[in-house]
Amino acid sequence: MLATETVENYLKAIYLLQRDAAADEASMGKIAAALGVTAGTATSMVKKLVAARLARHERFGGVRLTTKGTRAALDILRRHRLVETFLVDTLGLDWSVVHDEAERLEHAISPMVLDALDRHLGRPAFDPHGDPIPRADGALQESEAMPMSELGSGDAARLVRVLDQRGDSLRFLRASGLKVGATLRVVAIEPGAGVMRIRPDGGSIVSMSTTAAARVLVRPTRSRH
Amino acid sequence: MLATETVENYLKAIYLLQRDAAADEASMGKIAAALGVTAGTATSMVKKLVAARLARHERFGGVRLTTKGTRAALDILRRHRLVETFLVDTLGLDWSVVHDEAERLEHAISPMVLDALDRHLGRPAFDPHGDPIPRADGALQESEAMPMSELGSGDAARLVRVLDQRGDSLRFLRASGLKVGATLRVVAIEPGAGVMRIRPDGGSIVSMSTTAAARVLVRPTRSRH
DNA sequence: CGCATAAGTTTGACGACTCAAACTCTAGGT
DNA sequence: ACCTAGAGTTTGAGTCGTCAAACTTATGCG
Ligand SMILES: [Mn+2]
Ligand SMILES: [Mn+2]
Ligand SMILES: [Mn+2]
Ligand SMILES: [Mn+2]
Repeated sequence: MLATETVENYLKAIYLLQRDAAADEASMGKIAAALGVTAGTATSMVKKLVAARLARHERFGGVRLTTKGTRAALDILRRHRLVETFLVDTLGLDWSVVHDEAERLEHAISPMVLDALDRHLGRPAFDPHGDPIPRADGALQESEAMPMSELGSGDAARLVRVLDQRGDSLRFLRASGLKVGATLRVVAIEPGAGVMRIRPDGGSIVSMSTTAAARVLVRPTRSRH
Repeated sequence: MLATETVENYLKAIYLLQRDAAADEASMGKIAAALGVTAGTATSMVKKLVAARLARHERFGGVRLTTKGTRAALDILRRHRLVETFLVDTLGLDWSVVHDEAERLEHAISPMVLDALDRHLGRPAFDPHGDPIPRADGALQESEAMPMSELGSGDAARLVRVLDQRGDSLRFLRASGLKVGATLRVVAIEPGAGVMRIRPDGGSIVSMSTTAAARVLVRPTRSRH
């Protein structure tokens, strides 16, 4: 609304980088990379965010959103994830393509349309990738979950979230029957090869590297084997 | 896609102005007014359209879309009207608010989302205002209809299209039970006062000026009175 | 006919966003 | 402690879309 589309993109990128960073701040280089822009462009844009009291930054230091900037970022994230949910649940698009679509649509959704969409979808708490959808008031409940790589052989679990959202990762998981909500069991672990063998309920066994498995979050289920 | 959001807006505006103009061309002043921009801005923008072979224009003359420009305009119109249909049919928004929402969303809809939307809506031929939705190939079938003002006293008809799409007109019509698809009967005509009295099926009698009625299109039904 | 007025055009400027390239700072390794 | 490679910043310039204001053209009224 008030912020330009570009500013919205910067806010969302900084929010996500900050969330994943150890020091709880986003580096200028990563901001630039996330937005596909040169470092100089990012620097001058951040200067604008600071002037608008959306972020804090000192020369050669990291970037951190203010409360106001965080609120704005959560609003954009809410739009993004609700749109993704709509594209998958209502229109039936594949979860590997919806991110790019939402990246554009998120900027064109008014509060009225957003609320109608939210109601239509049944006020979902999670998007198709298992990412939590910020509520209208900015509340964000992360789901309790552990990396699939930490499961032991024979453990059963439910897939709750996918962190690696590159298209080919998502297509591999879908093709394997590994979607959010699916239950699965660890068939075997080969620590030497760095590979786990997983059997999704009702599917056939698939092999994944433990690094790939670490980016799939699960919740262990009552194991009755 | 290729055209910028601004260019898309110009193309759509010129298409609609051209369609409604006697000389089948859009004047620079009306283009500027339609886009809320100064005449100088419109002039320079049209120059760009001409350079892109999307329009033709000679100094101090009217503006006319080329075949290429018309095709592009119809594509945008298709996105606009499908989005409006979605907002009303799927999300339940009022027909008086969807135009402004669609005005922004139309630029963020990819071919893939557009087709999924079209399928989800059952490939509708008309939008909530009765305006025809251009097909993917650019075909556009106008519906056979006459102005309600030309009905005689006692005539029955079905409302098929609303030309005046200002918010208060649309809200008046909806509040009166006059929506697309509704059947109605002319109760009385007062030529002196310039007023018609209409009874929508299952509603109560409303008065409308004949000029307002002229902007409501109907198809007469088997009159069995 | 002639000209005042409306319509359209041109010009110069600006804000938003971007890049390339020159520059400056920081931090880690010797 | 120093130096340097990498990270960050600044500068100058360009594109896009816009406005205000000066200017030009067409035309219809007297
Ligand atoms: Mn975006
Ligand atoms: Mn997502
Ligand atoms: Mn538009
Ligand atoms: Mn419409």
